[in-house]
Amino acid sequence: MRTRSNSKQSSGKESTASAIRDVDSESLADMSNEAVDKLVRRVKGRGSSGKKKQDNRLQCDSAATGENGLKSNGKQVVDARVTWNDLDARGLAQDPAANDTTEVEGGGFQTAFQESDQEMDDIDWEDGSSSILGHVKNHPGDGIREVTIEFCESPDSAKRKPIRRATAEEKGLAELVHKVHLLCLLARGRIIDHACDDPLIQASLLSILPAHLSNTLGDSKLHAKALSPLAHWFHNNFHVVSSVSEKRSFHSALSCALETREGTLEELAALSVALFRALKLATRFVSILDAASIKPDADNYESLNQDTSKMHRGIFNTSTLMVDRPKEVSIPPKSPSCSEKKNVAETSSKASCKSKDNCSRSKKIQSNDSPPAVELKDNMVDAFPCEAQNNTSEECVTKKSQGSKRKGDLEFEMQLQMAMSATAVAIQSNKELDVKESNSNSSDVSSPFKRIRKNANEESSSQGISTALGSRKIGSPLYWAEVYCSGENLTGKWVHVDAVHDIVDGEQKVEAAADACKTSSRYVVAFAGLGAKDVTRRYCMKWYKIASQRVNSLWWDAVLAPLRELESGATGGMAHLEKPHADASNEHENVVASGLSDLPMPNELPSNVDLPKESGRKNDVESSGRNSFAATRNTIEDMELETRALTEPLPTNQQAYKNHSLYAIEKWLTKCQILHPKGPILGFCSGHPVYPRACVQTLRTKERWLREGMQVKAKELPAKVVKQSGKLKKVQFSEDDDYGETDSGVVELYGMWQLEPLQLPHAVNGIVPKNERGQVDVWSEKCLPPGTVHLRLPRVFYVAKRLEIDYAPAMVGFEFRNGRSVPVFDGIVVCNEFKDAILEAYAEEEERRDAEEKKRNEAQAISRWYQLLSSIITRQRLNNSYGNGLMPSNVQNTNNQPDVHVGSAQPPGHQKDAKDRKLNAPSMTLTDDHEHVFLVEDQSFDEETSTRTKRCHCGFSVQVEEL
DNA sequence: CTGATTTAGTCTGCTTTGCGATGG
DNA sequence: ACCATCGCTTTGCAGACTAAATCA
Repeated sequence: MRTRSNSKQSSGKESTASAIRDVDSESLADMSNEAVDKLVRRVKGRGSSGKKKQDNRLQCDSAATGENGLKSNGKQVVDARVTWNDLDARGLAQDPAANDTTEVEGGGFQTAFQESDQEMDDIDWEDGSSSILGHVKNHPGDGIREVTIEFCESPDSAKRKPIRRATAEEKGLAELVHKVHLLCLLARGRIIDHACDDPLIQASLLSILPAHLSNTLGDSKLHAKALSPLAHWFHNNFHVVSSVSEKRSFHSALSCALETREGTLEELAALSVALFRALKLATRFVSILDAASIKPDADNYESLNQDTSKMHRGIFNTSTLMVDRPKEVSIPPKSPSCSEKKNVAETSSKASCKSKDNCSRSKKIQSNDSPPAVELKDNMVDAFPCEAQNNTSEECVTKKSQGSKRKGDLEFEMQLQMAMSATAVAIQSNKELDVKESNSNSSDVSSPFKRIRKNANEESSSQGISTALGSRKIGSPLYWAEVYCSGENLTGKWVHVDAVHDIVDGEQKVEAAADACKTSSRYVVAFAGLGAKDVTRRYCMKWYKIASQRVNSLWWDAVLAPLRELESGATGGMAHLEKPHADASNEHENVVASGLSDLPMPNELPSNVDLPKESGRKNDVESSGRNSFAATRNTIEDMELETRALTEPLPTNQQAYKNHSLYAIEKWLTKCQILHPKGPILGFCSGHPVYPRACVQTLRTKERWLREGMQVKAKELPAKVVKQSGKLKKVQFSEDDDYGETDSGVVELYGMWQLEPLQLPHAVNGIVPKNERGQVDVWSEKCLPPGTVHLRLPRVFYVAKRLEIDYAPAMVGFEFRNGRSVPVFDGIVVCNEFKDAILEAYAEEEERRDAEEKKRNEAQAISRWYQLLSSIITRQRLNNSYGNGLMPSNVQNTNNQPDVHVGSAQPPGHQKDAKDRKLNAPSMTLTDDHEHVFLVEDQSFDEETSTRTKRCHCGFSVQVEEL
């Protein structure tokens, strides 16, 4: 690329652009325009991601520093560019579009793979500089007429240009998508939870569980420690594999996973839940609902931009990272993958490369990101060759034997998958159901170019999470179990058990691990008994970080409300009180118990399978006595979560206090907010005292409070005085000019504590108290003077006027019309005592009005009929007198002879038949000369519809509606 | 690298009580 | 001459909010 630029520059100097223009000026101009347009479009299309802007800046920088001897002279740089176009125009590169494609292919598929970052920048510069190209003019220098393109915009403005923010519509859409996604994930969670209750699966799990493990749980008080051996056993016996492409129900997938002892993270987590439930432990299936972002840009734009614009040049140098690992990816390129990633993933990647000595080791680290437990358990990996390679590619690394595709096929597959993942992001709203799986398998939609952050948390880094090198959300904890341990915490508590990763009671680690994998733990939901409960508080310590990413809590609570009931019923709640009804919430427990006890046990089952039978019975016995206990279990958990909500640690950064639900810093209050009372101080953040959010009061003007039906107490001084907006100031200044007062530019604000209920003057002697404009401002019912009533009826003022009752127009608000706000009136305000009289009179008046209107309408209708028929008659007369031979035959036929029905002056109703006949049955008159005669005795009259049917002896009939 | 601050762009909510021309 | 009706150009701006850029 660089050499091309150089040669272009030199050859450009030699070439005489004038000659080109002379020969082919049209095409050159066209081509230039086209090329510039195309590039501008491309740049515009790049969207607004930070990465992009960085690129653009780099481009500008490289232009400024002037690589290739173009010494920081914009013009020279541009010259090079233009002469290239000249060359192109001469056919060295057929057309501007061809430039693009050459660049893309060369840079993307081969060059980018081998060349350095610098050269990549070079390519970018070639692209980007055009985006800020302006008009074309002659270059004054060199005595050669060259085409020169100058910057008509400053680099700054060009840099800012791509910033585009989401519109309200996009935000709304994103929120909808988010909600739908959440619902789908909830549904998915319920499906999994239900599958975990399957008695066959539970029995099978028990059958393979060593006897000594099931016996360890005999204690009445269960401790978290007791679960460790189980988790350990599970971890050692079940292996995570990449997604199974087969489409099948989750239940059958679970069976399959059980049979093969390997499955997706989701399936294995479900199996662990089933195992615990089989052991009669109160167990929930817990999942992070990693829904699409509620903000429009977070996922969409980023992924879209990066996927679409970077795809062409970035696929192959990172494909091993990004794609859902076909089996033999990692076989040949060991060192290349290492060096390659150094380029791509920059420093952090380098660090991890360095830290690992042998290549196979580093390969393992890079090609995927193992969850913490996996790294911890490296030793065990050796012991169990195929296990603990939890993540997809890791698994694949070990399974080199599978298949052997040609490199081309492989690349094609990768490309296909990239395209599909990009598409999946683009139409996020359509992929809800698949998301969870894709997350669990490998959510590889994010760009590998994304700078990788180092682990935020030393805990996770010490455990060796490889921080989702080049991609995110891989290895993130998404599913686990919660087992209720009665022996914990005096009162008992739900204990986090991630058997897949062999972690017990690691609730504090979840957030860090998820963070490290760029998964937000916005929604952590526990499923049981087809119900669900939001337990995010247990796993999320920094609520303020996720609060804005969560959906409106009212909506979320409403969605979860029925599910919570089911859940609390299943994990031991009030629902047990109605046990005889066997409602849906505890039905599954019965199913489990009965299913297990009815299950014909194979002979080879270990002795421990007797346990469920017993405990099944015990469970039934217990359940009646468990009610009170179970109810408190839920309330205790609720209290625990609530306590966490109220005792969130103080954030360390100031901005977190801006919208924090618990704490506030005076600095971040808005103009209309104040601290009252100003205390207690809960702590300090960078020197600023932190107050409870409850101390923040909203201030309003007197007038504003009036609308709320409140008035400021006497002798209250404004709590805060702020400057008034310019527009108002002008108005007031003009009014106050004479006085020269200085206090006109301020607004006095009062707080809630300075108010009392509005006390308006009472209505006396049937007189409505009015304001200075002779009206009553009815912002709400509270604004009505005592003893008055608001009648919102149209034209009611007329009645009041007629009855000579005192009233005031009710102004209910303002609306903007013709550029100014005009008051909106709706009804009147009258004293209570006149209400009935007015309503009665109004009803009468309206009745009379309706009758009048009806009468008027009828009269109008008759008059219009008369006019119409008169005009027809006139027309006919004219035709008879002057229209012979000029009229179409069909009209002639009917009109030639004096028509007894129409021609004679008759009342409108009787004349209509002729018209109707003409309008309704033109074909009759068209075809023959027969003149219909409607005899009176052949007529019939329908009273209901007022329709008269007239019949001619020829069989023709016509219906006439009579008025 | 992180957090604070600045900058810039978008959205939302507040504002708040005609008037001249024309035709009947 | 008077009165009722019609149509007019249409907010426009401040501040909140958000995200990127920049600074420390």
